[in-house]
Amino acid sequence: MRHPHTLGTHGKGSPVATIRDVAREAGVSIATVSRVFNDSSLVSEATVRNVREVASKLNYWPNGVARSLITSRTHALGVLLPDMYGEFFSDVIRGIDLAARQHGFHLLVSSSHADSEALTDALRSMSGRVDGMVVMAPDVDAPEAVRGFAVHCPVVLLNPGGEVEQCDTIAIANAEGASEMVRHLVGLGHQRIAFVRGPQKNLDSEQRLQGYRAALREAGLAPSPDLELQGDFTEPSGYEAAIELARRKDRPTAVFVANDHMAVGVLSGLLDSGLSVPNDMAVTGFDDIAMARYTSPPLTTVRVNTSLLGERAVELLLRARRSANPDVKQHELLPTSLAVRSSCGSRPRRGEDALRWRKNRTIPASID
Amino acid sequence: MRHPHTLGTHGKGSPVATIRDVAREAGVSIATVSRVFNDSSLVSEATVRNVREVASKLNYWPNGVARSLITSRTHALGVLLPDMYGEFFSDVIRGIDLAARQHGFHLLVSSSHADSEALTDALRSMSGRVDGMVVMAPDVDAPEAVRGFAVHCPVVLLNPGGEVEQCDTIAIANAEGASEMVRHLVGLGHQRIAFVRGPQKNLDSEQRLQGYRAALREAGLAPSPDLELQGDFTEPSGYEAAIELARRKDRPTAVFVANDHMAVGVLSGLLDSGLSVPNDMAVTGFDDIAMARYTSPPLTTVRVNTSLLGERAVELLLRARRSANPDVKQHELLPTSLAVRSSCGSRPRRGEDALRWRKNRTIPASID
DNA sequence: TCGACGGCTGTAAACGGTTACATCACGGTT
DNA sequence: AACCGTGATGTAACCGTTTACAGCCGTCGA
Repeated sequence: MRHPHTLGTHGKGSPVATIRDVAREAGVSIATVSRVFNDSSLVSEATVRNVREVASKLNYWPNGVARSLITSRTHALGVLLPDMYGEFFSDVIRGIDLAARQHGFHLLVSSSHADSEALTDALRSMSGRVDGMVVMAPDVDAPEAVRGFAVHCPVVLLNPGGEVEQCDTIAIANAEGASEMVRHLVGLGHQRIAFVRGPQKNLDSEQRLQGYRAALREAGLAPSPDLELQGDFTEPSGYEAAIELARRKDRPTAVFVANDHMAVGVLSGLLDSGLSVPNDMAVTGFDDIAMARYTSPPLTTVRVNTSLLGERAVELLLRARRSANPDVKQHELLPTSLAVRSSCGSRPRRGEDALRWRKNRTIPASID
Repeated sequence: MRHPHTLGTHGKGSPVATIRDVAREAGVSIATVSRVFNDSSLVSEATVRNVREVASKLNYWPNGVARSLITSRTHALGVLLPDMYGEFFSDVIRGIDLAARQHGFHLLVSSSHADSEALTDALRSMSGRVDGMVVMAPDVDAPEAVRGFAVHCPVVLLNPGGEVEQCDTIAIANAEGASEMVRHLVGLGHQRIAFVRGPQKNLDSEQRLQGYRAALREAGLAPSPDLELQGDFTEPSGYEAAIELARRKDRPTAVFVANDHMAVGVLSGLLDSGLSVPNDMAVTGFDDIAMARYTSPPLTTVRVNTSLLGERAVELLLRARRSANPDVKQHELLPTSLAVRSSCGSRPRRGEDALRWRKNRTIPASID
């Protein structure tokens, strides 16, 4: 169970001062020192000064682990992600970090949980080290792994992909966003709209596909397997899909790609096939990663406020304990919106995106 | 010192089973249970089975905090970053995460340390919770804050910006990389090369500036304040600098921008000023963020293997304890290389970048 | 028959804090 | 003078583990 590579004890250098050292040096009991460091009002002014002075001389600071053991508070939130690649996950983390910091919490991060077993391991190894956990595992059966864990420790599941009773959840409005995008394309006159899927078992991808199909049907267009290409959320897989599409005789006039990374690959693939976007084919993506504004042409996509996803997760976690009845679980849906740029052939909306900071400027401002 | 918003104890739901519960239920002592969970060879086959069974029935897993307290090992590494924005930092984290996971470590992350005091606070609050720390604080006097801390706990400082004795360090070859880029521009025939700086106190920016000046002098060109524009590493500040440059009568023929984010802004600014890149002005950046390949024209830049920076940091941390003499501190320099694309006017090198995966494919592709 | 030994298991002392409760000094009531 | 409340401090139990050490029991060699 133990891992072979471990660090030695702290004791290698000069040993860390403990509460006892401070107490001895200051001529008080350890309870008094503890009280000083907990801002207890019970300590006299003079004693506080004395203890603080001795403590800073000895370079003392209360040991967090010992504190946690007795208080059963860690001031840390666990974050379990499938991996660390791509802007999407770093945006989620940024949101989580932002909210956590506001409440004085650290983040205990662990990524790359390929299967359900790895996830369980990670959950267990964080056991007792955190006050709550944010779990995102779009590829595996997360609810299963989380079950039996959420009783001890508040958990919020990101994108659970179904009904979950055991814990709070936040889902991205994948189907709704995808439908909206398809309606937009239909509105522009497209009748043959292809879709490039993500990995087989990925829930986001699946939901986006469902939304795509639903909107087609709504518009009186029949979904067809011919129009649904397999991808895996990576840029190269988008490139391949584009090559495949370009070579068809009954080419679709638009392609909706299940995420922006693949959409970037699709743009390259169409370019290399000698097709022009959006004239020969409209291309749209999903996620609105930062890069989407810089492709040529700029990518029309479904905007997801990714960092908000992280923020909400933390809020839910913290609210879980404050609430009167922690047994009623919250289930949120994170709405999406359309980021219309030129890759779909429609005129970008005014004041869109990065262009915003180029207008109305007098002073240097920060990017939002 | 305590933060007002805290989570409740774990005990809200069903209380977590402890080692004592398992011991009682299994009819053995807590020592035996402990031995089972530490894979001790001293326990009989039958007892192991029994204990494991009872444990899984009770949903028991050893409490990490209690373990840490007695073993003084946390299996966690602290990560202190200035903030979470941008690809640069998320790449660093990815590298750290990668290496940490390989060695069975978690990451305790905390970001946004504006000043030296905030940094000290963060260091302290991680005190005892981690086996080592990676600290990156390009804007503040990190060595100062870290001093007196590195004695207890191994610390590696990223980009210290000077000689540091107290702890291991890894620096990016900022000056060298900047010089190389300037030499490249000079080699293309440029004589008037402007520079857009980062924030005043930022060490990376300062070192890149020094490298720029040194290379100019080497080439027999005099550095001039007129050619050095102030930016703050954000895209808008690059945009402004570009507007400023475009409007000059004795316009430089090339501009070297202290980071890629600003360079993206510079490209927009020049475009909006009616100048064409690289014909009217060559533009180059620093960092080689993912987006650099997708700007138009694709950005020539100094490539930094950012995630390697994080990986090396972890290696150093772990090696510190294995080494015979932990008192000798390591100081590494992370080399850079040129990523030549078209924004500088020279022909991109063969097999460059993303294009790589388009080659050696069965599918018709290549553009060059 | 006895002692030594080896394989398992239990007892209890840490680890570094927090906190309920006991204690104590002191000034003000009665 | 006895009593009491109050504010400052000390004592000790406790949090959930690990691990040194002691103990027990059966086996084996002398």
